[in-house]
Amino acid sequence: MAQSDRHAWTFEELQDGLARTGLATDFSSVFRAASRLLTNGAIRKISVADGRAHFELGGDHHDHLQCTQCDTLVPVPCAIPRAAFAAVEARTGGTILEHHVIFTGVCRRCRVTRKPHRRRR
Amino acid sequence: MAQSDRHAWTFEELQDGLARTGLATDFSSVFRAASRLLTNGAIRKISVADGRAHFELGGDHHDHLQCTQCDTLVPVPCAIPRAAFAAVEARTGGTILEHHVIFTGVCRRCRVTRKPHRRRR
DNA sequence: TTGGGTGCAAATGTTTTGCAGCGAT
DNA sequence: ATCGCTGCAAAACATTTGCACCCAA
Repeated sequence: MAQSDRHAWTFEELQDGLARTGLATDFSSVFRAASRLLTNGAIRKISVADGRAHFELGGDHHDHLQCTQCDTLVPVPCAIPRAAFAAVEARTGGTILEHHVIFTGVCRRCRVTRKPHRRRR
Repeated sequence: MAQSDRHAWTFEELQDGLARTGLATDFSSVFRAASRLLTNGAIRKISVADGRAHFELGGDHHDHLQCTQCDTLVPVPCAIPRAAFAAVEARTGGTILEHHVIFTGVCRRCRVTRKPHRRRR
């Protein structure tokens, strides 16, 4: 559970991660690199209401469980059935392009250990 | 579609709204009032990845469609079936306490008019 | 007079941008 | 020379907090 422990990163975490790899980079460089990756779709921004941006690698869609104990974002398979999209569009008259679900709760690790293993802010 | 047009507000929008009502209030007062309401559950914070906090009145749970044209948050009925929660918990070993879905797309109004009617940032 | 809410200003925290420099094509 | 990326510093935002006041109980 070394580096692959993490599934999503904030700018700061990206920078820290690079630093630990021996790659000291300025925050702005991380920011700009991420912006580029974001533009070309290599990474995605995740909606979390904690005041900072979170990113994950692109690829297949999935949702997230945000642990209230350790703030980790655990990937979970998409929980919305196909039919629901059409239903929502029909109800609202709008068009859905993307979606994302955030489950808030306690991750397996914290539920088992009863102890937070990471904290910020 | 006057004031009830809006379903969710940022701090700034709350302040502006009050101001238009003739109630000029300092930003910090809005912030503190909202914090109190947030604590006692009268209002809820919505997860949107646009860098600011969005709030809505408490009450029954529902999800949101965020319009890419006008940034409006349109309320939509919850799209996740009951069974899905248990499935996610079983898969992850975690516990789900809450959840929220953000659909990104075009709201009815923008789809029809083909014109954004509000913008920020 | 005490407690709760207010405005004003300043501190924090996070994201963005300006600018000069450096290395590769 | 030019283009793209870098570090450093400062700007731009958004959120929070400190503090002195003021009003109502």
